[in-house]
Amino acid sequence: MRWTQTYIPTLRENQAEAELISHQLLLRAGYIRKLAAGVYLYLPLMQRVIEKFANIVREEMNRAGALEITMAVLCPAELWQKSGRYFSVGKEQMRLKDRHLHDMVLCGTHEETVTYLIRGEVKSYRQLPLNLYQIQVKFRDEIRPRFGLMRGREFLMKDAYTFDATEESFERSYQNMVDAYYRIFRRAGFEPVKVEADASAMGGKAAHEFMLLVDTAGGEETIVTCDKCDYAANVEKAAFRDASKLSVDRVEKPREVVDTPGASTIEQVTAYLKVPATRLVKTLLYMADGKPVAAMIRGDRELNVAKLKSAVHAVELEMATAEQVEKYTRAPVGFAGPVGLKDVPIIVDPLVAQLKNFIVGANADQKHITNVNLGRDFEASQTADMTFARHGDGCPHCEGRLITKKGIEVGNTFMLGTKYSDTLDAKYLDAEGKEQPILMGSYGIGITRTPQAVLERCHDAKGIIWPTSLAPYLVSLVPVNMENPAHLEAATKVYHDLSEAGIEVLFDDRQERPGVKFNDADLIGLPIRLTIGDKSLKENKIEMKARNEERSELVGFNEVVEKVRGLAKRLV
RNA sequence: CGGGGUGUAGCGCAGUCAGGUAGCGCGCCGCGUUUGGGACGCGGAUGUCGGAGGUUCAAGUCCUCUCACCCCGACCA
Repeated sequence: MRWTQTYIPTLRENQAEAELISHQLLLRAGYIRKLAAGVYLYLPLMQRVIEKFANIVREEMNRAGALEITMAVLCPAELWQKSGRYFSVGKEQMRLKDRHLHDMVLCGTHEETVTYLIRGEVKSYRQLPLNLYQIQVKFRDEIRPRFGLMRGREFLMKDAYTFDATEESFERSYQNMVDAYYRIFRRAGFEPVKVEADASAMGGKAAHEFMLLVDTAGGEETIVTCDKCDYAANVEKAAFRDASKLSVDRVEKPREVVDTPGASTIEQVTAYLKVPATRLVKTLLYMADGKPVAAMIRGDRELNVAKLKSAVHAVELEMATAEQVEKYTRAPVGFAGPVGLKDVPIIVDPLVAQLKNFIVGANADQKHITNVNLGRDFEASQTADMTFARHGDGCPHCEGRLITKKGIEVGNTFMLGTKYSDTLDAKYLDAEGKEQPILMGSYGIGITRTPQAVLERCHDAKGIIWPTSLAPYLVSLVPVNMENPAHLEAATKVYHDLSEAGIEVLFDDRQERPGVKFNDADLIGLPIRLTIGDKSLKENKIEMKARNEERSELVGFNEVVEKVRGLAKRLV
């Protein structure tokens, strides 16, 4: 492609709106433009990157036995009402009415549609397993779109759905997709980290996420990994072993109400009573689907709302307002406690259950109670892990320690089980002629997010450095001076030779000074640059340089195709 | 949704406090010189100052309302 025949509007300065390096680069290098918050336009270079990545995904999905289809973006609201998600997904869903005033949905995922598709058609165990996928635009009205393609309201996604008759078959289908995901992300130039994830949002029994690890602001997800074994989980899901060596009292002491004037936070109470935070227990009030619950966690720990939500099986969970706290505890915020708390189920964290003689709020203004004990002073309705794992906590599976890291979620896999086949009535007949719900899995990959995520790592001060598999073209061909007939003639010949050989070349045929061309070439980040100027022409050669290497090499006109191929292979 | 901020030429910004001819840099167009890391000279084009209403002789500037966008927090590929 000739530069003058395509559209690559590079900018000399960063656009003010972009915070993240990868987002800045895509804007400045002329890959994307913004239309509205979280809505982007893909320019010719981006279009090619998307096609490159989508084709990798397509090849690996096909290899895994998945069948490509295309489902509609529009969906009658009725289907989502049936599955129940019309109400649980809420405002994140883009909704509209058609001309007949029928409620419609712009899909952000396709479990409902795909279940509709196979329901009634797949009736026998003989038709299973089945694996369907599509690569298509998705709509999610995110609370806060940000970081360019990382969190858009309209984006491209590969979504796959598996259907199985037996648990064993389901496990195989799931593992098959996991294997495909590793192949896909490795081909895209990075080693993904697979972590356990919270499955409750999708209503399944298990889930994993694939992360690209970064140490920049783009790492929206926190994950923990074990320094000894292969345990890895999203921090929302991560289990842990409390490794702090606390001395626990042997004898229960009589409880005592104490005045704690002006002390409502953990810091204030520990300072006032001169005790460590591990002796304090926070009682936090939440509203789970409109009903109050009290979560009791040790003073040094943070509540993990995702864990609490799944412990109480809530669809909606939010922190109680100050008014609600006062209504249930009859005390201002900061003094809630379990003793005498009525009509509110109490969930106790296992780390609290181990304690003796701990300190809690007294449900009275400016007062706490010391030497409180579970069983003697109050009853728990449930015990559940509700806190975040922290850096340095023990691994739940071995003697190792947990390490926290930042990552970008580029893919996920969900074991849905029968949630959608139950609600949307997708059943098959087994060998005995008995009707059974189909076991389903769903599997996503962010097609527009992943290339940007890769850029969080693949860049330097001058611009993008694409892995060859995602680069929009392999070669930047730069004649130093378009008005020098020798340069032009040599460049044109190389352009034709490479093109004939099937190598993708971007020929910078602009009437620009060399500095501009070199800077733009570095900015857009093609893996290989061929420069044609007096320096090399006087030896009748071409200068070949990898974008991510300093040194360059002179190659002859007859060997340029072979040399470019060789370098590309080395770069991978 | 809560908190903070910004809307002035394609991009980056000044001008707003203190009302009085709408500016700067880059980019863009023309001519000439230049050509191995974002050239130089001369000439030129480009604005509903986010929108609506109001105050005023006069509004980019003051007031009211409104829209959009960005950043930080509230469970997301």
